[in-house]
Amino acid sequence: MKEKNTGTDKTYNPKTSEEKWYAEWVSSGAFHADHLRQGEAYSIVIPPPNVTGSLHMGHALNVTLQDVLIRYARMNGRNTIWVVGTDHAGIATQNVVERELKKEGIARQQLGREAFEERVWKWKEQSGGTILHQLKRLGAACDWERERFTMDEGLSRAVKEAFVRLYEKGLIYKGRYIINWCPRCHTALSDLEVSFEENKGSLWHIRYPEEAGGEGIVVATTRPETMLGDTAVAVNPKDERYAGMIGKTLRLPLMNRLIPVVGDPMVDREFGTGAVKITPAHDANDFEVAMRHGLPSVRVIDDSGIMTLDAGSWAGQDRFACRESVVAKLAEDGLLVREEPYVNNIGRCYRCQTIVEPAESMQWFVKTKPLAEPAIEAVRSGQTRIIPAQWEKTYFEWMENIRDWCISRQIWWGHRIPAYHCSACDKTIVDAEKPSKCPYCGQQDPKQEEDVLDTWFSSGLWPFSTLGWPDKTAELERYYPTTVLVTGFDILFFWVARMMMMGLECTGKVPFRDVVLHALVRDAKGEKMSKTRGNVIDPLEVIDKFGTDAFRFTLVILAAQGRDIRMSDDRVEGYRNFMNKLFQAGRFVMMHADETTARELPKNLTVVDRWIFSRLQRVIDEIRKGIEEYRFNDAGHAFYHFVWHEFCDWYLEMIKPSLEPEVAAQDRERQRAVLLRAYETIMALGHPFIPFITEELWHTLPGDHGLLYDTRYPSSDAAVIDADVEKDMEYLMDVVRAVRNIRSELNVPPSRKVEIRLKGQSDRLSFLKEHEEILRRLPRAEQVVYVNSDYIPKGDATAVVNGIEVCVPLAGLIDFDQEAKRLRKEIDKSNAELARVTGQLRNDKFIANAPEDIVETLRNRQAALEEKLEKLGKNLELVSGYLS
RNA sequence: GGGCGGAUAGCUCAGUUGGUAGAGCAAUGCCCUUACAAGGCAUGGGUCGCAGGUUCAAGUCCUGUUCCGCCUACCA
Repeated sequence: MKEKNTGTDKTYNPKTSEEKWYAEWVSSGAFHADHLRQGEAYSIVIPPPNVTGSLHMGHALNVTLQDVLIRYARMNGRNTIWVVGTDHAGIATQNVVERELKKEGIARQQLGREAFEERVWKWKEQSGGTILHQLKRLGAACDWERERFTMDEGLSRAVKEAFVRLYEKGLIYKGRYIINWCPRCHTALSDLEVSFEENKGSLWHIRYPEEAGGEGIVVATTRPETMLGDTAVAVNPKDERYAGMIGKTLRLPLMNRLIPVVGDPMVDREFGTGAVKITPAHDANDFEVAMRHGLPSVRVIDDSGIMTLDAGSWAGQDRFACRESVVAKLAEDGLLVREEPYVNNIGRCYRCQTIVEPAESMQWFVKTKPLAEPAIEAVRSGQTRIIPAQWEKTYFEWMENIRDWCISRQIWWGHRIPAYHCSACDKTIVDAEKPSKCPYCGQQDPKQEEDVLDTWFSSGLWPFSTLGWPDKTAELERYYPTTVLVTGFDILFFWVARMMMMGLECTGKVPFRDVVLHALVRDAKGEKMSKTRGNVIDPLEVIDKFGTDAFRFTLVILAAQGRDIRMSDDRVEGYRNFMNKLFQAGRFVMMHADETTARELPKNLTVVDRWIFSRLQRVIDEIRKGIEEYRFNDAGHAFYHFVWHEFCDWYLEMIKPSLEPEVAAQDRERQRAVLLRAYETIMALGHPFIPFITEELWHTLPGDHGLLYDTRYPSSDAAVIDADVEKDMEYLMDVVRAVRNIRSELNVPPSRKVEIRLKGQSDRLSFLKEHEEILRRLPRAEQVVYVNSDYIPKGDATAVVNGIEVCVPLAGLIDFDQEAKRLRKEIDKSNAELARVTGQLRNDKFIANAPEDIVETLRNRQAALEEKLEKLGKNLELVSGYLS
């Protein structure tokens, strides 16, 4: 069924295996969740990308991390489900389609609501959801048979149900308040949907004369145009400057209206002039003041940002033109006291960047306080963990100061609010099903609310609506609460917080056990990627260039908790090289292992084998721990280092002698089996990170393999860990390194074989003797000889490892000057360390307070250094003899 | 205004109970040694932002401080 790699390719080619294996995974049904399958449930719902979206770096990181978790869980025998789908993204999508229409010269109003909605659906069918196909390029093990859309039938039902339930509990209400209005999108926005930025504007001081003819009061404002709608001036009742003014009447300039001075503690005496103009219809604070004092409200800016008829002669002007004009007129009238530069924050619509206008308006709200309480408690009690934990504080902060959530939007694309108005009795009927007549007065055909719900209302239900809620489905029973939610910290409030509230309210359970928040992916310079900056790196291009696995591994390695990621081609290239390394190691394995190679691990392992397996156990633990604690970079690094710098650099080199034809067949076969087994384990270990190449190589290996996706993840066996063997091997490697160092530093040509003379106590030499072949092969030595204690390494280059002297005779070749330099460097290094160690050991307080094992280690270190220095010193003397 | 994060090798960053500072890339030297030049071997490089404190011992804990970045907020 599968094409086997013939071993002729010199490098790994990702393209062919990626397509092949994704198709294979899907068609085998491996990604499809079955609630009847055994194993503890492990569930993830994907943060649904917007239907309008296309894959960007943020998705790539997000999806990769989830895929690592899902594959890992699956390989550990869990019953996994990864729910996938898209979000209808109300305003964003509507804007996209409106822009399209505009190209045809049509405004949505001309089209009418129904036709427009149809148009959006058509657009969604055609170009929406391409992002989901792009996820496949990443290898995402999503359950495509359960793909959902926030506006599909089931989820729409969930939305209506949730709305009705909340309404009936009094948690949803309708009322006139100040909301954020986008004059471009023509809709209300929630507080979160407004992003603030610093703006260098002015603070204008304007005199409001007293009606009676006095000086009046000077107010300060950043938005003079709103004065046309002023209905009062407020001062702090404790402010002595205005002690006599409260209750007096002022004449509102330009409008010639009479307005009162009121006293309100909200006013900060320190700011500006200590007097605030009150515009109840266009400022949230002023609105509250007006409520407290029973002041009227005058809307002077309309839904499009144009001055209303109530703005007098400014009616019809744009709000910003009006500002200039008002200021000019005030100056002309001598009422502009002064204008000072002032930096304040202005809010912009997060979808279209238009400056938002606070406006009094009739809207629907969710009463959030009662919902926030359990959501806070759930995190406080640990039912849901937020990782990294530092985000919990931010979460609490926001939840504790939460304000009611404006959920109605005056757009057409979205879930229409399931509320109906009876024109006869003026009552509101909230019902999931459209009532045929008013239940209060019997009037026929009540009219449905025009507004739709905030997109985040439906996404707030995502973890359970996708599993069938409000029905009690088997999936909901099996997979909810979900195990982990992986998302960017930027939507902690927008989405995570809302899911917590809605989940607890609707299901009585938290929506997820763990919330893993990852950071942003930036460009190589650390700048946020954006179309306007032109620094966007397209994940698909990276994949085309380097392969999915290299790309995924880069993301994993860079995904240190909570830290932003800087992405660049150079990075990916480095890990592409790692993929090739894995591939090359595979070729090596395939050169030696074949169908006849034993499937089981042989019993009588060599020390070298025991070493690599001992190390392997530790690495398995490290990787497992890393993934389980969401420390993906730790896991990735552990894998990388082990594969490249232990398995490839040392192990493969060390076993080469035992794979050669002259080795006894039995031993050779044994070695092949061990090699194959170790490599198989590596493939399995790497699979969650780099699924394609591992699956490919897995099937290239001799023997019948099922999908690696469905194979058990390696577990460590403590009994296989052998600290003594690890220590011995470290020693052996140190000797090899010492000889290599001599060769390199003294410029011994690689072609030239050397002799190694070892001098030292026999018990320290015995291990080296047992592995003489390695000692010969790796540093390219002709022979190893063991010399007596009276041997004088005249004309040798020397090093000291573990108390034995490693001598390399270089008759005629040695540069004594160079060798003396080399020895001195080593002596200096050891001396420096010895000084540190001795200093510490001379400290009585250290001896008295430090734990015994620490002191012991240091003493051993001291002894070893002294021994080493003594020998190095003698050898240096010897070399110096030749110099003088 | 409040909160959070960062400051460690030339660059980008790890460093989880305090116990001799690590990686990748870059750099330097030598090598086409039959798995791999997308490679191998070896080497150089850091007073861990600054100032105090706790401790036998601090990159790691505490206090203060400077410079960046982000989030949040009803000073008009």
